[in-house]
Amino acid sequence: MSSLRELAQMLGLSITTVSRALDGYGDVAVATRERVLAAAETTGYRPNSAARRLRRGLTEIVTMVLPAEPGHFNEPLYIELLRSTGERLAQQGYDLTLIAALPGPDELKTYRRLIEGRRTDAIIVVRTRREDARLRYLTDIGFPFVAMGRSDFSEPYAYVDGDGEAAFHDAALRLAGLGHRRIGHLAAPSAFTFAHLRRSGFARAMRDSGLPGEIVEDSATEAGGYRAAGVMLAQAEPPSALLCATDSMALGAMRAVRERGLVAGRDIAIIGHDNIPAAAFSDPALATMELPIAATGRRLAEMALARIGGADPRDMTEINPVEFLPRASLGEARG
Amino acid sequence: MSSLRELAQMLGLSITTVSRALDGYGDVAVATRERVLAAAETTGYRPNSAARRLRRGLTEIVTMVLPAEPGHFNEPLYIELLRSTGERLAQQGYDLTLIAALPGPDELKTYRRLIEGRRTDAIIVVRTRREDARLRYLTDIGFPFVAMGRSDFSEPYAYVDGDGEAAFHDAALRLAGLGHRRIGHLAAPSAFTFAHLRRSGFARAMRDSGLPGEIVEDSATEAGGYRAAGVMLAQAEPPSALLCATDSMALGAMRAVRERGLVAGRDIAIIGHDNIPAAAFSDPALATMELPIAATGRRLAEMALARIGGADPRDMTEINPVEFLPRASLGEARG
DNA sequence: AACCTCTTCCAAAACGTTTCGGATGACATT
DNA sequence: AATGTCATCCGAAACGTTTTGGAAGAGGTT
Repeated sequence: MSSLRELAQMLGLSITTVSRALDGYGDVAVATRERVLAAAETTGYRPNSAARRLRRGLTEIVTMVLPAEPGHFNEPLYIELLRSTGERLAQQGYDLTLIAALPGPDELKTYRRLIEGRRTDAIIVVRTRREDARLRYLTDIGFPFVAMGRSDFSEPYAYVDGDGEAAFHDAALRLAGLGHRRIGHLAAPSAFTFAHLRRSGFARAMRDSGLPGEIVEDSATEAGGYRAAGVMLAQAEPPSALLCATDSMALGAMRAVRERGLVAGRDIAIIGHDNIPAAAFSDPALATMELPIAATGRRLAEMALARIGGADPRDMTEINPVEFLPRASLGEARG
Repeated sequence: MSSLRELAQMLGLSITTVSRALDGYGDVAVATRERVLAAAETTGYRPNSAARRLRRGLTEIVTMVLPAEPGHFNEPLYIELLRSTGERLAQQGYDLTLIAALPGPDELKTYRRLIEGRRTDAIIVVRTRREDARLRYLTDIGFPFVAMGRSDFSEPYAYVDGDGEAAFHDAALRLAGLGHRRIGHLAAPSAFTFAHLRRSGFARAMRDSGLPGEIVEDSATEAGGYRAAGVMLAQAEPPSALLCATDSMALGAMRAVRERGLVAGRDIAIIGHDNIPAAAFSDPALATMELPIAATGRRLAEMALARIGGADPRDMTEINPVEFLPRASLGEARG
């Protein structure tokens, strides 16, 4: 039933033996182990997690801390990430808890409460920033953590990231190859590493191809993309291609383009990043890039478990390639 | 420091007194309480959650079980729901854990593991279905739960829902009022209660206004909306208005409309539901409906806590009004 | 002085698990 | 017959908290 004691009593064995039988120690006779396992099965015995956590000093919980900014939060990406991470953790008997923490002066308080209250064994940090006090803090106190995304942080830490630099470099060169001579980049706030990397890749491609390359930065939302594209298109010689940091920005940019009577994919090329569901159904369909989000979630889970086990974060860095998805908004090669 | 024992030793008090001082019992002298609180503050004492959970028999965890179907999962709604629910629970010292469970024969296994392992104090069930074995199971074993969305379930249970029936009734009447005589409804799978209610509201409006009203059902995704709209528009006399169960479907429908050379908002009116971020930036902007998702999350949290406290679910039912957001895709009144 | 009331404190048990350090026999070895 | 080895098993401690059921003393009342 509910406790090891009851199970032991029922079997005429000691608590110790039952416990060790269930945990598969070599310490117990095969016949006994089977008897115990059978009894556990029929009575539906489940170890009390609070008790085992107390005794083992582990919570069997990994926590993902999500940035709570309303605008930046509602990206479909995260839900898929949560799903894949949670599933992988569950395979190991771990639970995934979720907390929201607003970036700002009180951000670390949330982490402290979590850690000092021993409410979690490891933390998954998402939406990393170039200067990220969270990585500093977690490293200093030696608490196991894994980051989704990189940071300008000198000490070794575990992370999984997409190769946004290469992806945006390649995408920009692709646009140049199609004949575009004025290419604009709608950048996300460069405090975020992902935004910085994508911008760097774009800038490198512009240097490589000897094109000017303009950049306008705004928030990584539809509204931000709309504003940034507005600025971009108000110029005397507006760009003929817009490389956008995210699909959300690209969808916003599309509206700005339409309002000026231009047709995306014909008058102006547009590329996004993330492959959100709406991207395939915009008008025209949005060319975009996709990173393997489910695999990323699984790797984050595995790394978190490894860090809990004491593994060295030095060996736990992974940068995944990003897949380019050409769609109508990319347009054709131009004369 | 880390334990009550150390704190007590340091203060020359018993563990009991320190514990009771921290919990605010009237049992301890004011001076002592303040001394204890001060010491707890400076040493940064945090109670060990596993120990308190074991002793109190509560996990201080609420679990949200998300449907893991890839297509249905990535709705931005859920992330906002998670955020608001989690924040409200955190105010009460509760954590929110998340697990994914595929609907199907093994779905209840996930619930059983959760409950029998005492890994959670309450469950939040989302995306309810008309016939929902989960509600039956949870009610039968008397486990505290709260549903987001209703179900055809005879016994009392706690839920928060939007009034999709009224919303779709009103939206359909609004279309009729604009002069539309052939109105189509792109329905989501009617096994889901939300889909059934929206469809019922639509059907009632058709009866009220004496219009035929056609319905095509498909999955609640962009692809589903695209297919359903294709069927709808292939008819001899296609509808002049499409009321879609979700924004995702509506965005898919828009593509089908475009491909037939029609212009949404001029040749055909389109309405969605959810107000996903992309809806305001589609071409034309998508008229939609919005339910107060953050408030819903908070209420779910509060109800879950109340259920844990033993409150009767009978009094815990809440149906919120849905706000209509007219946008360009609604079009003008027609001669 | 005896009794009662109140305030303030505390010892010890309990929650259910894991694990340390043996105990008990059976059997083989010397 | 003493010793050693091996396979099984178990008692008891420990994890850190909450809570029960008082104890000790101060002060008031009769």
